[in-house]
Amino acid sequence: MAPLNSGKTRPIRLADIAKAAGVSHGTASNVFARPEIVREEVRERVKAAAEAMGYGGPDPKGRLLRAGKVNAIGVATAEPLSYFFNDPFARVMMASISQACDATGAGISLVSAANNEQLAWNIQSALVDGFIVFCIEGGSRLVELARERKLPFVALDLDSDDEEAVAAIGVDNVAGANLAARHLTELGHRRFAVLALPCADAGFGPTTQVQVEKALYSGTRDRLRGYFAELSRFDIDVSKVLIYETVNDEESVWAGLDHIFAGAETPTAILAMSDRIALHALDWLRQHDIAVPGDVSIVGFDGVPEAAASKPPLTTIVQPIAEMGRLAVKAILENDGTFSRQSLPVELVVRASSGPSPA
Amino acid sequence: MAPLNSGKTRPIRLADIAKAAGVSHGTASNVFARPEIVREEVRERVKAAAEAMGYGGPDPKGRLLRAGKVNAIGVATAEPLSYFFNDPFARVMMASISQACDATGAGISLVSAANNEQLAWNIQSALVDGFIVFCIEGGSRLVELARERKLPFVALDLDSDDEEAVAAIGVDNVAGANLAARHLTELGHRRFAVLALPCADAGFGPTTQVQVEKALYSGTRDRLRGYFAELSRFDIDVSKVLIYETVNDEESVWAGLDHIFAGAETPTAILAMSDRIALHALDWLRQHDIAVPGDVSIVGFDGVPEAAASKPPLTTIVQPIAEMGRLAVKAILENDGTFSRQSLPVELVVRASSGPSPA
DNA sequence: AGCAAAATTTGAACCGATCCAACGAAAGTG
DNA sequence: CACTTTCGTTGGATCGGTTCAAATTTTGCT
Repeated sequence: MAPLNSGKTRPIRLADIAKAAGVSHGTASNVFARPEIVREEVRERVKAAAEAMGYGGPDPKGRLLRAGKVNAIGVATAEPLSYFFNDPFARVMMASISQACDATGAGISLVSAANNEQLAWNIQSALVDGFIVFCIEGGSRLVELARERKLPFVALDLDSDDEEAVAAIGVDNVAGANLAARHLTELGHRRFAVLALPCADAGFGPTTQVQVEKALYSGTRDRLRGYFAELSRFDIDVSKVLIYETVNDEESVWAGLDHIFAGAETPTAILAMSDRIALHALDWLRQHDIAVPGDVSIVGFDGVPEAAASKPPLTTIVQPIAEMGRLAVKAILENDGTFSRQSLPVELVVRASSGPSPA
Repeated sequence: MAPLNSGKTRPIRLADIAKAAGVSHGTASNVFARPEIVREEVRERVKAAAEAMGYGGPDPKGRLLRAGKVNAIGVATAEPLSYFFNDPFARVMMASISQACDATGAGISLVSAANNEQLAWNIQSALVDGFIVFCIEGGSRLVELARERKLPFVALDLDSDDEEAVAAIGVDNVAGANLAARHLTELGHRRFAVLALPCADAGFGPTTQVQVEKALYSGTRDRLRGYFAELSRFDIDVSKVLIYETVNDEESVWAGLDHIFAGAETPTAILAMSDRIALHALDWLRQHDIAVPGDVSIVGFDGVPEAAASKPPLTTIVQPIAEMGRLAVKAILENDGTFSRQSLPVELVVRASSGPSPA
């Protein structure tokens, strides 16, 4: 047998083996789809012919057209495909999505693309029954494309401004951010810095409240609003709070901390918009011999498993990630047109990365 | 607009809008596929009709049949789907596979199923251009099914006994195991225990060399052969080496160590058949105040990123996981029928989990 | 205007199956 | 033996597009 099986020509269709076996294509089809209704003698003859001709069974491509359902759901993101396997948040979410899919026998198609043109094509040509869209970044474009397919789809992550009634599952980012800020203020902290998620496609660097308000990504905007609303309630002058926009990776977080701790009046509390940011920050702080929570407290956002295992364990706002995944799959599969948007509660989990303000 | 878009009827076909726009379906098709060859006036008319009727663009299900290529590769495993996102080895492999797919614009379909029947159907009906099969467990059945599809496919993981010429990419497990065992013997160790990967579907528990020789999974068998061949060269009585079969999870590894350290003559060196096993073992040893490498040395297998970050960092046999993924994708996409099996080199990376024998 | 070349559009064929109404043959019934 | 069932098989219609040779319309040029 040839390696990787005979490479090129494979024009063996069901019709071919039907002819070879001397039966109609209808019967040949039945041999594979409902073997019990065809007489044994015929069945064996057809199977033998199939075997002899190297027929690999009915081609799903053909079946699909008639069946209508692909029996797979697409998960789309504007990040590269490897995002699904590398990002902690995505991984937890995907694990939960895949469990829900497994339970119903549905498959998963990963859809993504680096550039926009590719993305459009990939979404337009994805063989799926519906989409779950990771809106973490580049949300609007992605949602737009998914919507155009007129297939059931759910956006993961709520956009508080978006009243276009796209189906979505998310958490109340503002409330979560409130919790984080309140926790730190109640511990006596008064000097804050924010390590923000991306606001635009522009890269990383210091930014301002005004800039963030224009952010493309609602999560970033809402979390900042939540932080600031709460800080203001405690009479903290938010205009003095440094905001550094990261791209959720080590390099940009470290650059952010370099920037933040270069100033004269350094913060005692850091609000990180993601656990990933917070964890990178923990590394930086350790390397710079800044004690956590002795000198600086830090609160993350997301509640990924790594946050519980860090040194020190991270205080964070935990999202019900698994629940979100489950609901998203349910929404796609049981799409009865009634589903719209659902906001899940977040929770403050206090661990060892936050403590009383040193002063 | 209805939530989740109008739920049920969607009988709008390209032909419908062609009729509505008063053009032939050939032209209508061109409007979407090659807009530049149709006159602007007509193009706009058709687009307008499509918009008005809520047409979501040409259905890929239809296109697929004619195009022949799905432009996606399937990754199959006998584990649940969540394996792809939870297992460290799988994650690194998948990250590399997805990078290779991204580069060529191919999508990824995750194929799996808990039970065998489901699995067969899922593989038979997967819409993919080829399969990459994770043979970690249940290999033969999976390979069989994939082969039956007569699509290009590559098995990840070499089976040294398997002469059926299935295309495969793997590492020399025997050589890797040799390296691990030699490293420890050269450090003076003489009392060994082996924490094995699964041999059968039977669960976990103590086992014997004879049992492992019959193992369903070639990796397990080959690694044990490698360990024992090398230990024998150093005149170590392998019949005294305890072998405990795990299922690669915390529970079974801990049970294994309970068992191993319950005996009178405890080992000074542990050969773990995977990093995952080794990492769980590290946890157990720490909890039992057994110093690594002071009291016991341990060597893993795989070379996952977590192994470099553990406490202490793990000495292990690193596989070129990323390279394997890249090659697998290449083999599927550029399937010219020439590819067969490829064995990649492994490497011993010495970190802090192995040291001189205490005695 | 007259005619060839270029640009568009058409419609039939095809991709690979499944489904189903109709039909023929074998079995059961009075 | 005529007549109804039951069982298995047949072949045409269909799923939703793409493709391409041929037909038709436009354009270019004298």
